[in-house]
Amino acid sequence: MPEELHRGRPPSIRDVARLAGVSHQTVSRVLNHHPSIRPETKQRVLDVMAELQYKPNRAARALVTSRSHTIGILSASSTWYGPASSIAAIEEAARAAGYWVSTANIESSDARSIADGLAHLAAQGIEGLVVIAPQVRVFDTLAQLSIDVPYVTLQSTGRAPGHALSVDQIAGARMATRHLIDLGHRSIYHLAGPQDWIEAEARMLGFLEEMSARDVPTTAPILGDWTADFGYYAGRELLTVRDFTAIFSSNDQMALGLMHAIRDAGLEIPRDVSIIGFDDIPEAAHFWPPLTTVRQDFAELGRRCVALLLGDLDPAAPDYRGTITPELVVRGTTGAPLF
Amino acid sequence: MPEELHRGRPPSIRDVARLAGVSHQTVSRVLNHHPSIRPETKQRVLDVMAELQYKPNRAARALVTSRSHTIGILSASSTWYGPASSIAAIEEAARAAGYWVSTANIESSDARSIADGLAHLAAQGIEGLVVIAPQVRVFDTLAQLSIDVPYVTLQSTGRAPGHALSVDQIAGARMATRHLIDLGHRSIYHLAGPQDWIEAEARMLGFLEEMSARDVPTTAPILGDWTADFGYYAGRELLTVRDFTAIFSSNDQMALGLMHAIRDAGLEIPRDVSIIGFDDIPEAAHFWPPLTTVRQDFAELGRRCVALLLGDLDPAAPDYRGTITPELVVRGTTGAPLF
DNA sequence: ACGACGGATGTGACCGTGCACATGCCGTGA
DNA sequence: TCACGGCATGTGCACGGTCACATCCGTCGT
Repeated sequence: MPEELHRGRPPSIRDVARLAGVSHQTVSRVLNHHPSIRPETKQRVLDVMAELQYKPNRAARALVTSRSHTIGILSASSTWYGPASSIAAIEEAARAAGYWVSTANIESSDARSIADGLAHLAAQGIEGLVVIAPQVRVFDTLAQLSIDVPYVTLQSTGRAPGHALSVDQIAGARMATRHLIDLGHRSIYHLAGPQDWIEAEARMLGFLEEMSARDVPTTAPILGDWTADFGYYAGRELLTVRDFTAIFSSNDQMALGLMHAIRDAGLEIPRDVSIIGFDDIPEAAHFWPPLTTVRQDFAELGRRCVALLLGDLDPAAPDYRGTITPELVVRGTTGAPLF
Repeated sequence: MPEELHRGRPPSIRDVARLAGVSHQTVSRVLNHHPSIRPETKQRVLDVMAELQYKPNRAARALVTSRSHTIGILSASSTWYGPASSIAAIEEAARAAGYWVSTANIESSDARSIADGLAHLAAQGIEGLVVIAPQVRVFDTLAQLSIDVPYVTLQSTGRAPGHALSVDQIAGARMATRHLIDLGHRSIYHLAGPQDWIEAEARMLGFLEEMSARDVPTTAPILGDWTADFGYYAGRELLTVRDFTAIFSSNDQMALGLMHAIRDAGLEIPRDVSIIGFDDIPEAAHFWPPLTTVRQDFAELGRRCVALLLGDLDPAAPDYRGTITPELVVRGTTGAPLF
C-alpha cells in the first residue's frame, strides 16, 4: 500500500521518485530516454508512473527548456474545404512529431486583426508559424511586431524562397487553361481570387503564362473573393456581354456560382459555356453537371508544411520536400465551343 | 542609455524591475492589474516594458498558477463547413476571453484515435473541452483516461444535461419535415447522419416526432456518413424502388449527392422528387435547383459553446445561454408531389 | 595492486512568475 | 500622542521540470 499522497496537486516527478526509491533526476532521465539507466530501475519508475497516472507538466518543461513545442497557424477563411483540410493535416503531422498546434483565425484581413492574431500566437511562444492568409500583409506585420520565428506559407510563387511550399499552383493553372485551349476555346475569362492571396496570384500567373504561350488573346482577370455568391454575380455581369466561350475559375465555389448564373440566363453547360474550377472539393463531382477541375492534395500540403517547419526546428525530422503536382480532373462542365 | 542587457534570453519581469527601479513583484502587480499601485509607478513600469518589448512568459505563469488558459477542441471532420465554422467562432470567442485554443483532429472515429487525441489535449493541461465528434465514444474514453475537465458538446438531445448546447436540432428537423408534409408529401425518406453523432440522432428524432405527430407512416431512416458521395449512392439505391416523393437529408452535402442521383435517373427536382437539406452551407443557394434547407448559425453555436465553458471556468464570463432556433430556408428543391 | 575510466545515480541550482507574508509609511480617531 | 489600519511596495519561496556537476562503484589495463 503506497504511502499517503497529496491530494489537490497532480503527482510530480518527485512523487514518482519517492515511491520508486530513486532521485527525481532518475525519473527525469526515464522520461527523456536517457541511455544509462538500468532496465530494472527504469521499469520500476515506469510502474510507479502508471500507478500514479503521472503526466509530465508541459509548462514546467517549457519553462526550463524555453521550448513550447507549439506550432501556430494563422488562418483566414478556415471554414473552406481547402484551408480546413490543410489545417487538419498540419495538426495531425505536428502531433505525430510531438508538437501542439494552436490556431488564430482572422475574419477580416485588415492589418489590425492580423496583428491581433499574430500577437496572440506570439504570446504563446510558438516555435513555428504556418500562414494561410493574405501573405504580404502578414509578413509586414510579422516584421513590425518583431516576431522572429520560422514560418511557412502554403503556396509559392518564389516570393519567399525557402519558406514556401512548392506546390505547383502555376502548373495547375496552366493545365486548366491548356485544357480549355485544347478544346478549341479562344475567348477565355479568368475569375481570380483576392489580390493579396498568393494562391490567387499563382493561378492567375499560370493562366496568363499559358494563354500567352499559346498566343491566345487575353482579357484582364476578374478579381473575386472565393465565394459562390461572388461567382454568381460575376457571372451575371459577364453574361451581359457574352463575348466568351469558357471561364477558368480560381476555385470550385466561384465556379458553382458561375454555373448558377449561366443556367439562370437560359444557357447550357458545357454546350454554350465551358467552366473549369480549381481544388476539387468533394462536392464538385456532384455539381450539375459534375465540375471539371484541378485537384490539389491539401492534406499532403499540410503534411509537407509541417515537415518544412520542423526541418528548421529539428534537423532529424523527415524531409518531405519536392513538388506536389496538381491533377486535372475532367468531368462534365467542359467541351468544345459551338461554332 | 539603458545598461547592457543579456542577449539570448528574452527579458523577464526582473529585468523590467531593475530598469524601472522597483521590485519584480511590483512588475507582477502591474501585469495583473493589482489596484494598489501608484499610477506614476505603474506608468514607469509600463514604459520599461515597452522599451524592452517585454512579453510575459506563458509557461512560467502556467506553472505557478496551474492554469493553462487553454481550451481543447476534439474534432472529427473539421474539414466540413459546419464544424469548421464553429471552430473558427470558438477560437475567436476564446481569444477574446483571453484563452488559447488547441485542436486535435481525429480522422477515424475509432476508440484508439479518440484516445490519442484526448491524451494529446490532456497532456497540454486543457481547462475545457469542446467535442465535435461522435460523442458517446468520446465520453467513454474521457472516463477511461480519467480526464476530468469541463466539456461542452455542440449539439444536444438532453443526453448530457448542463454540458450540451441547446441548439434545437430537433425543432429544425421538425420544421423540415413539416414543410414536406405541408406540401402534401406522404412518402418521405430520411437520410440520416452516422449513428453515433448526436446531431444525426437529434435530426432523426425530430423527423420521427413530426411524422408521427402528423400521422404520416414512417420508413426507417437510412444511416449515411455525411458525404455527397454517400448521398449519391444512397439515391441510386432508393431509385430502384421509387416509392417516395420526398427526401429529408440530414445535411446539405448528402442532399447534393441525392440530387445528382435523381437527375442521373432522368427525374426532375422538385417535380418528381422534393429534396430538403440541413445546415445551409454557402454553396446551397447555388445548387441546381437552389437547395431548400434549414439554416444553422454555426458561428453563434461556437460562441455560446465557449461561453458555456467559461461559465464553469470564470463565473464572471458573459452568459450566452438560451436556445438558438434554426431557420427554414425555402428555395427550389421542394414542391408539391405530382399526383 | 592501483589508478583511470565510464556507467548509474544523486545533489543543488535555476527557469520566470505569483503568492504569502513582511515592511514602511501615512492618516485617523481616542 | 500613540496605536491601528490600509495602501504601496519589498522579500523569499514555491511551482515541476532540466541541466551541470558530483559521487559511487565496478572493471580493465599495466
